[in-house]
Amino acid sequence: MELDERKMKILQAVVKNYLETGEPVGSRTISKYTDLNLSSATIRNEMADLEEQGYILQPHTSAGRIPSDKGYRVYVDEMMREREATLEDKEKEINEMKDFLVEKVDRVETLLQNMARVLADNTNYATMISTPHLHSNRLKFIQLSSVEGNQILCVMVLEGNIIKNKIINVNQDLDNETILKLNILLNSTLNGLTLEQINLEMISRMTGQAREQGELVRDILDALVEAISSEKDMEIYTSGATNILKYPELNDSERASRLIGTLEEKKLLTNLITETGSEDDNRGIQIYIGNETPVQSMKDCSVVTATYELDDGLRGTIGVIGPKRMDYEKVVETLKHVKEQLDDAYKKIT
Amino acid sequence: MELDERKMKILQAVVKNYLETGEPVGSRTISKYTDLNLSSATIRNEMADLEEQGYILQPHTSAGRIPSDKGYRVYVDEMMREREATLEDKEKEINEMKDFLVEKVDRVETLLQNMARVLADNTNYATMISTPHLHSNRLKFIQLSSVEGNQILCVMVLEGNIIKNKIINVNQDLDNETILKLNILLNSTLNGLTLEQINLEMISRMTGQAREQGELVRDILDALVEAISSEKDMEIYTSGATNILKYPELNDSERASRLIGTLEEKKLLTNLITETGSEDDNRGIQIYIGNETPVQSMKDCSVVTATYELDDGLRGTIGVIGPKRMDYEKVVETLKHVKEQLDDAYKKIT
DNA sequence: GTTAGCACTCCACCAAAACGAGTGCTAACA
DNA sequence: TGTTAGCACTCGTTTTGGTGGAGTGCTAAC
Repeated sequence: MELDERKMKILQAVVKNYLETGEPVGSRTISKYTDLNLSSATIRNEMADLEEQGYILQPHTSAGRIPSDKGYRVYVDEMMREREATLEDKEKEINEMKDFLVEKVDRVETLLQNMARVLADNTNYATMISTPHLHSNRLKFIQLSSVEGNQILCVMVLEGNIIKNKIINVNQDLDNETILKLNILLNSTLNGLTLEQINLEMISRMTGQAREQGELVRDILDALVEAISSEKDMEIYTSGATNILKYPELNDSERASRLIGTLEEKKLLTNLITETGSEDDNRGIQIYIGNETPVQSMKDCSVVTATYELDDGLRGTIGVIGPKRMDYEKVVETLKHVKEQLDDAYKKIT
Repeated sequence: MELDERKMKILQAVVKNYLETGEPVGSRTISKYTDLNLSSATIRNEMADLEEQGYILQPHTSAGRIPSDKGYRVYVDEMMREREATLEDKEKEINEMKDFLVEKVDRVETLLQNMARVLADNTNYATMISTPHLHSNRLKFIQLSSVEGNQILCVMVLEGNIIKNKIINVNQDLDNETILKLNILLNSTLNGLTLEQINLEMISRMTGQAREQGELVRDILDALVEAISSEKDMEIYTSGATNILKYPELNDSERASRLIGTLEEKKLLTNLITETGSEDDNRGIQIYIGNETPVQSMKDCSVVTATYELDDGLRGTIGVIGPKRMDYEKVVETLKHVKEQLDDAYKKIT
């Protein structure tokens, strides 16, 4: 079941060649392409073995071979650690982007949106990027203000200057003094807590403390919890969805439509995000090939995700979605850079 | 140059038939389709005239005719006032949506996003919807708070409970008293003004009033003006971009890619929005056919836009983007309903 | 174990042919 | 004078058949 060195070399050649050309690759091509000095006939025998073992497959008899999901997997896991050499080019390339990125940007959301676009332009694949997950993020500041009548505005500022608002309807008129008291209560109790610490027991404790305004406080906290609840705690930006159409193997309207649809819809992408970060071996970068992806409509694609981490512990997810024959090396390299640059850019805007 | 009644009937038949089938329509089809009781030969003669006058055209010799932009225009302007009959169906259809629309929605943004989706599902075209234009919207409430160190948070609430935030970096520490004073100054001066009234002279007047804090006030107002400046004063939501791929005449990857691209990019759509509302004849509904649209990538499409108006004078734009052979009647009908429903739904959530 | 040779398969490409929808024109008709 | 039947013609679409080539698997020889 294991692959000897020669088979590895051949498999690698198949994958590399296929990544470059997008055409099934034949034995003759390989026999020239490699430094193995083997005839095409020998290669053929080896390729027959590789096919039997499930690493490559034939679209039809008398065509060359293309990598199977399993073949890509081996390639990604064991064969692609070398490109680091040409890294300077990329560094330059991306540094140019940097300026554009930070220019005129004053909030994280915009930064992330721009980054998604840059990444899409750079890779020619579709990209997504989530705002940081907030549940482990601390509350920095909370304030109620009476807007008019029985509406009060609740503003929360979280670490990283992420701002959430909510208008709350209450059924009693509140004078300024009451609001002031409430503000002090809320700030003194909640500041510095992470959002996941603000839970039910917390609420009932505070409800007790507030006595007369108990019910009001409950209303407010309920609204607050809802505003920052996990469902809404992050947004997802996508870019370059139409890059999908550049790859013939994804370009039938059925497939493409579903794919672009999920990118537009965004909800389904959360699967990708929650899953990322579990296996943190390769510097937080994870590769899903074909059926490995948790998103149904991407079964014919590969997805590379990375966890970015901003200065103050904010974490989010970046993803690149492309055809299975995507340039994994480049994407991984680029994502590593993006991770750093997000942090840099973020420091500049805060 | 004008069209007699018979020519009108024939043109109408061509358009209708083409809308239904998407295939070029021939003389024989028309001779059966209409109540004119004319032979196909006669129809042919008339169609030759219509073609000469530019109302219809032939994709190639020996194919049937399809409407030209000019033909669609006549159809839209003069021939399609009747479908109102089947209106009850639509009413039902959309009422079902209503519940879904308002469910769990607590802010305008979400309402609009949902509406875009419902509209897209309903029509099978791509849709866009802008948040209300704010420049004629009044400021209800403004508040500064010190968040930490030299960062202050500025929160603005506008009519319709639209909330804008901005974190402003100042180069001096501010004590609570100063902030309180500033708040009073800002509120007393700016409340009730529309955003377009807050302009440069306003700023310099206030800068003068604030004396010691003059520079600070300038900083704040600059930031404020920037935050609500026309560029950023509205967002655009799109939905159903992939519906484009359902129509063969738009489905070559070149065209489709540019179209979906502009929907994703959104910036270019502002053209459509600013233009809408100028000609307010047909209850604020405007139809752009082919080359009439102000957006380059939609030259092969038709676009129908409508101005919606919420209870308290907030106005925004809804748009439907589809092939030139879109079902104009249905779209116009639906948009009219949507306008009403947006207002209804909006009342419920405020 | 490797290689050359060969028969075989199957897709991609091309040209020719058949088809059919629809036209324009002409001549006859009311 | 307007309408209609008839017919030759056009042109895109589909079908058919043929050819070339890329690549394979297998066998026999090295």
